[in-house]
Amino acid sequence: MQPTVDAGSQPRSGARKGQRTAQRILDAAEALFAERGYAGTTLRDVAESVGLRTPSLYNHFPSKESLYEAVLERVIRPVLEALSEVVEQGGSSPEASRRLIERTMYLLAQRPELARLIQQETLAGGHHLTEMLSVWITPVFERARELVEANPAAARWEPEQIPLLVLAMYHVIVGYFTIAPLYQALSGEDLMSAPALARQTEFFSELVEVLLGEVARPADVKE
Amino acid sequence: MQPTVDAGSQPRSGARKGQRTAQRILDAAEALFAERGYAGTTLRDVAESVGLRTPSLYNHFPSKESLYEAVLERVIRPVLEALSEVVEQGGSSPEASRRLIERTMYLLAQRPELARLIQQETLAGGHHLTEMLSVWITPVFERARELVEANPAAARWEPEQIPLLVLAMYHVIVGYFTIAPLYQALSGEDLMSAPALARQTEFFSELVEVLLGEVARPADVKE
Amino acid sequence: MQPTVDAGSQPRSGARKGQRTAQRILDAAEALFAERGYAGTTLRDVAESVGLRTPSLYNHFPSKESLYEAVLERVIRPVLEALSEVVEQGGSSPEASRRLIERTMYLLAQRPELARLIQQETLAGGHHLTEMLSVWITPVFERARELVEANPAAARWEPEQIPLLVLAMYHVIVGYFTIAPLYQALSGEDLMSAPALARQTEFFSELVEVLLGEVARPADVKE
Amino acid sequence: MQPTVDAGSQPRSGARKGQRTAQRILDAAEALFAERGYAGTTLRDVAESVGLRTPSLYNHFPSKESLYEAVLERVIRPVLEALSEVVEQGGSSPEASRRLIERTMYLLAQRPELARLIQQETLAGGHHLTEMLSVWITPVFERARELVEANPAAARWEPEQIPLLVLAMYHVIVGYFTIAPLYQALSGEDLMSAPALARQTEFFSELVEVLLGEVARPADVKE
DNA sequence: GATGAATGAGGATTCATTCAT
DNA sequence: AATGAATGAATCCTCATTCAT
Repeated sequence: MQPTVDAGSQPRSGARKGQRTAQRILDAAEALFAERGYAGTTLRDVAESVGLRTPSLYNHFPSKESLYEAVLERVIRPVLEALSEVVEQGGSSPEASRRLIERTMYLLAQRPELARLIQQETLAGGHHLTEMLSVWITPVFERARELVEANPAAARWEPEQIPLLVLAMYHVIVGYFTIAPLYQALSGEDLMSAPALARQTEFFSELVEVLLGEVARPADVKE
Repeated sequence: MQPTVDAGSQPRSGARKGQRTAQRILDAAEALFAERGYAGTTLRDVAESVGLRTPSLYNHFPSKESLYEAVLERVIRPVLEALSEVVEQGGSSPEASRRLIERTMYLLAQRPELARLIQQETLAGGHHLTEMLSVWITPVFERARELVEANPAAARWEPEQIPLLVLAMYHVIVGYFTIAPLYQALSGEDLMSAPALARQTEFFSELVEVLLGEVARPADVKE
Repeated sequence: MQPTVDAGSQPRSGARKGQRTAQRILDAAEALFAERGYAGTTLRDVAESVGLRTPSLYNHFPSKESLYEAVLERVIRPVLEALSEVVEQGGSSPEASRRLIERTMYLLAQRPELARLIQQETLAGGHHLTEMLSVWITPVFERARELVEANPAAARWEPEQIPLLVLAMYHVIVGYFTIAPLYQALSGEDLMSAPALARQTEFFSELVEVLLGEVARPADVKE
Repeated sequence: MQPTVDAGSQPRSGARKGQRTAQRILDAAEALFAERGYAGTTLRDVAESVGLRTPSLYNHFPSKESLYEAVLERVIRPVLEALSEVVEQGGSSPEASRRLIERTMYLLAQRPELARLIQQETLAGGHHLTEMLSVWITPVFERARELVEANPAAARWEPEQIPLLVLAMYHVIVGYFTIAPLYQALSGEDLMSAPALARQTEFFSELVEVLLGEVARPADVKE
């Protein structure tokens, strides 16, 4: 009853209209859940945003909860996959770090809801989705720790500080995307604009450089 | 579950019972709003958590919204006041930085809901309370920027990177408290325990030291 | 804004403040009940309009219902008494009719709420107060019928039309006061102004004259 | 209990059930609003009276207020249309007057709630619906005035008495229907019975005759 | 697949009323 | 006599969900 998200790259021309509708529902739900959280989002909002009546949603998702999970799944999976790809490719070389950072920023910029959805879940203590989160987040966190520990310059930090360092970098990245709308409302500047994103990417690279050691110069890497 | 802020030791007999009840309502609401957000919190939950029937809440707050605002106000004001105090006292000396960091960590540790409430608002884009947020947050952000800029070691950063740096440090701090419950659920470790807080305080100080230059050694400052 | 009723002739200087408060409550309640009906009026409205808190009303009236009855009683009784006085005095002479009409108009003009309150009750089918209404209204109706029947010119009407005639005159009078606010809202003219009232009095006299026969000229009667 | 207006005899199979339900809701609401007024009527009452649960009402009307307006609209419009039809047809001949009176009585007898609903609104001063009322009532009033003025026998009245005369006749008509339930409660006689209505029609015709001049004998007109 | 209709559960809020102070 | 606090009952309304069409 749950249509697969079909992360398939090439849009199968045979894809039924139903699949499309499910996608549009997911799109709308993603935006709304990210902005208002689970409780703050009503299925009516989602339906309206898609141009449907509420009951129609049930032709695609059996419940609000399952829709939410589908949104989370769809938004998290490709990012994690892309990241693990990059992670596995490169070692701990500066270029690899640089590439990882750029890739991460790019992915998050592509799906700005991701950061917000994760934050919503984080705030809810993962009550809703501890399982999914533990499945996804824990390994990522572990991988990140390994990367950091493998870095010679990390010697500056005590072993028990490593998790804090990872957490810190995680929050710097996620926080940037999370705060973007508020930041714009208050200062007028759009953190999601291309130049702003480039600036943050550069900034974060330098941050990592300072904290962990050398990171490659931008020129060394090609996206 | 909620340490009362005012913490007035001996309950002034003059203090009317109503005032007490209002405080208890605020305490309960603070915890619930922080955990579940505005939409996810029902007045029935709040009332039950205080041991009242729902309509009784209306003897103290005229609406859910006003209760929410009162919670935000109560939780944010003392922290900001305490911070601005510290900020005004010290210059940009390492000791001052160290004191500011410790004070901040202490205050947030005292009111762990604060970080979560702010995050909730941040995610909502401040729709609800842009006004209050702009009143509180913008000045803090500005002050922080000034502090950073005044620091000679900040020369490492380009001027347009300063706001990003401030944002980053803000997220490192707030994120730590925000993620604590989830972190505990996933890893078992309690980030809010005294040792963990001390470790994070020390870590953050070193972080700032690395990013901005020297910060005083712990020994130099007495809380 | 609320004219004190105090139909009592000499204001007893010893009247306790409590009595006064009760009067003020009745004043406020009268206006509100007349405008909004029983269900549409809340005790909070009444209390606010008096400058009290709701529970204070219970020091003067044991319930909303009893307050309503007290309002009705207070507003109806003096009018009926005054009328029956006039009725008993005069026979069915033109002067007596004229006097009765003028007296009625004067009394209703004094207490514009009366007509509206009675209409509210009429609409409610007297469910609330059939008893009080039957106690008051039926005799009045009967008396009016007798008056009409006693009038020689009433011969124009069939016996079974007499009640309809009485009803009609009743509605012409009550309706005038009832519609005054709406009439003003729509046309701008104030039916409760002195000239308008004089005009209606004259008009109604002529109406009765046409329907029943002669009525004295205004000059013949002294108020 | 409420005669359906459209009175379409055979339920068109094409008519959707929803339309029917909406009609039944309007029927029930009409009766209740007329008897208890807006504030005195609860949606639960309406729903129960239709055999639904309260939330179902919202599938047909978005709010209590809109339901009320729909009731008013539905009950007022056809009457006014029918009346204006008659008015436009005939001039000011006695037969025309007679026809107008009979038609009016017939229409109001068909929808006894109309008079009561209008009275409810009148008492409320039109606060709720001044707009709708001004749209409907003012033209009717104007038309009535024209009719009266066009009548040669109206010469008996001063020009400034004409509005009062119109008001008076309006109140005689509306008042009759308004007081019917109370009248029955007090005297046992049902003013809404066919004979009673015929009697009132005849009476009112004579009244108009006396006040304005000749009106045709019943025999002259065929309904 | 889409939707109008229906509904149990609940959610914020109001109201009349009580009671202790 | 006045009122702050509390509350059972209700009120309007929303929401997620079901079902027949």
